[in-house]
Amino acid sequence: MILTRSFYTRNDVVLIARELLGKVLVTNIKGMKTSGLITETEAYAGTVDKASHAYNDRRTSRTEIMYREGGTAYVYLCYGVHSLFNVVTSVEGNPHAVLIRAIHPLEGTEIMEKRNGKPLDAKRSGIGPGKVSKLLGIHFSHSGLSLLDEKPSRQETDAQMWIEDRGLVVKDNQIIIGPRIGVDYAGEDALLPYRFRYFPTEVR
DNA sequence: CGGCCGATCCACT
DNA sequence: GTGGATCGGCCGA
Repeated sequence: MILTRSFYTRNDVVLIARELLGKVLVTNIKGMKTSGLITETEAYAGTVDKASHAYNDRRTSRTEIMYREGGTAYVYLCYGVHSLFNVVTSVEGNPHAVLIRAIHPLEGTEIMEKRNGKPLDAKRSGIGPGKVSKLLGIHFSHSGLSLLDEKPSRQETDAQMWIEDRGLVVKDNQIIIGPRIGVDYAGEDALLPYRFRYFPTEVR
């Protein structure tokens, strides 16, 4: 089933990051459908989190997307090269987000292979937030799209994305928890255990 | 308007 | 292990 509003609007972004492990991120870009199993996430806890773009309630045209209601895609350009995909959580006005750092390719592998420019490696492909967007065809212009299946806008006729629960259960003892990557500038918040990953055993 | 820098990746040594 | 690519966002003047 497709995750609905109530999954995203909860106020515990760290819990949601953990629960997104084992869910399936699906994109349909200009009719090309691809998907991947979510295997790594990071939580960004809004205005009090020094690693977040919305730290100290910084509102700009870019971060404004994070203030939307949970269930919105927040995609931004990093290092001028990579589009990084995040899921906005919590209620409107509270800028929480979960960065999807890795997927395991599922459907549409031929399409993903073409986007990748080389054959997919079952062990490595899709690891790294830039890779996630590359394989799934996500671009920073997709920022602001809804992950809920309602009110398709004009832009959404070109690009749709959502997250599915296919019943896969990821147990706590399969999960590695640690500090987030690349946020050294965040002082003590760089040490928060907001990164979650696991290595899928059964994949189909 | 100029300048700095980033929630990264890859090629190369 | 390291440095270059590459460009939008953000800030200060």
